[in-house]
Amino acid sequence: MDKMLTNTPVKPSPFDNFFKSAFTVDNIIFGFDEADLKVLLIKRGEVPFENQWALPGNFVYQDENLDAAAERVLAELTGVKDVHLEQVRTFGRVGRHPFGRVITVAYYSLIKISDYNIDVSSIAQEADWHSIDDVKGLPFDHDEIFKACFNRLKLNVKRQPVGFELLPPKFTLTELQHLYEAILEEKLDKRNFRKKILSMDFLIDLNELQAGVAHRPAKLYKFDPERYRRLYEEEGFHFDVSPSKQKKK
Amino acid sequence: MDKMLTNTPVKPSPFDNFFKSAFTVDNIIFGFDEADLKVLLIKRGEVPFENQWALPGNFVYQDENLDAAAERVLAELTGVKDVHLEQVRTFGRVGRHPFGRVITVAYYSLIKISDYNIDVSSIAQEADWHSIDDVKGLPFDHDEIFKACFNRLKLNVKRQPVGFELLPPKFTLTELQHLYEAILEEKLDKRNFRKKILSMDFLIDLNELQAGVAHRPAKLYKFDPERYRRLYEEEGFHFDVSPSKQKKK
DNA sequence: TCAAAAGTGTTCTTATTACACCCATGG
DNA sequence: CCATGGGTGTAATAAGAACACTTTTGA
Repeated sequence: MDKMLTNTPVKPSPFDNFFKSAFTVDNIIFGFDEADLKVLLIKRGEVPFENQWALPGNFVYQDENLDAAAERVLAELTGVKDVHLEQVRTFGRVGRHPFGRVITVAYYSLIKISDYNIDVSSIAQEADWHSIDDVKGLPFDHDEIFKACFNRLKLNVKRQPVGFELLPPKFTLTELQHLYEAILEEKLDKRNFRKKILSMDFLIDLNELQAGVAHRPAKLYKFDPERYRRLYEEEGFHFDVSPSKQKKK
Repeated sequence: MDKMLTNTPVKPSPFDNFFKSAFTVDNIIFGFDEADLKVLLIKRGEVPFENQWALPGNFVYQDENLDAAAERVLAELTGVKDVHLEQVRTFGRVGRHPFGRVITVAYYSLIKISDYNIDVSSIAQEADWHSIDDVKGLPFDHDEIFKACFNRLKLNVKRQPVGFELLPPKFTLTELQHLYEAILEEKLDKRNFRKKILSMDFLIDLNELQAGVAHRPAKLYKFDPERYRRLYEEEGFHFDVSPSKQKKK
């Protein structure tokens, strides 16, 4: 099954007609900066849609796996490397790309803004974080892709403790709560949130306090991935921090 | 955005290199026959892997949307029409197709076997239902695709009342339970299952009984999609028929 | 002393789980 | 009359939701 790694397929000619398409990857990188949820966009330096803000995406090489292409394209366009990208869905409407038939595989990730330096390539003119509320009017079908990925993020965040790596190594429970509120776009109850998070037992109380804040200093915690892994494997538990249903009448 | 619906792209030549790929759709059609869960496979009538059993899939035309291609391919290969296909994921490993770079978008559906006639085209030599336990050793990366889609089915079935259309219009609660057990591959508690399903309030008791069975006849029910829709819209409820966690120690 | 965010428990309600026996029918 | 699957209830436990006041700090 891995015989054909080159560009010289030995296919019967009736199939030639099909080998005229291209595919791209598009990355939806959500970033958190200790307050807001943002998305990484580039100002395109190439046709089509040159000079417009768009999702960082580009063509996949013939001999390149999709996941690898997503990483490469992201790094080339924005300088962001070593992120875990998850495939969301493929968008392939005829006519979505002005150069011909191009389908695009969408990937998303969620990272901590301060951990990464944006480093613009020659292909992109600019790359920068944009507030999620401002993401509209993107070229191609990028608005639709963005929406689909945001929904996926919301789903994932309820099923697993996504997001701890977005906070400083030592964080307060309120910071964690704000992160969840930013992603889920809803307010959470402070006491219930704390009860739930602490009962999950993968946060370690560092017995340290915040310093220099103009209010009562908060305790600092860290995430223990090892304990989390054990819990997850033992029980396949699920993680839901927001109320699952509205109050009736 | 919908300007380019033809095959004559006006693209700058540096991009030509990318337009040498193809894509296919592969369909994973789960079927239920009042007892077992099966998958629809075809015996391929074309290279590559001629004469082998495989998922019904084929190339997407240049001017065809992905969803439409999935429907067309399924109908052409198996005669199965008018099913609701859901996109699952795209598989694009280099070398997964011997003719060149071909990525495939996987779709799945779940249908009632007796509602559809299998009607084999010239492209496929045969098409038939196979027990899900026998699905292995498929060509390409079809084993992997099958697994991914089966997992998606299990997830979906816990989140929404998928599957009522797989039963006769009038069905018994035991039939419904067997369906869930087949999909989830686990036994469910009869009383708890009934309690849960009935409390959801979208089954209508028809006040009719089975006839001709050599045991106490069961009550017949029908699914009320209208009531289901209202519930879903009001509460965004979720539907989980199997225990969500194991008994501890 | 004030503003600002931290921290903390209880009660009510609902959902989940485990579990065993009698019933109606056809053969 | 027996084999087969249909049908039923309860109790114990766990999880979810709603809700308000005191504490600590820096300015």
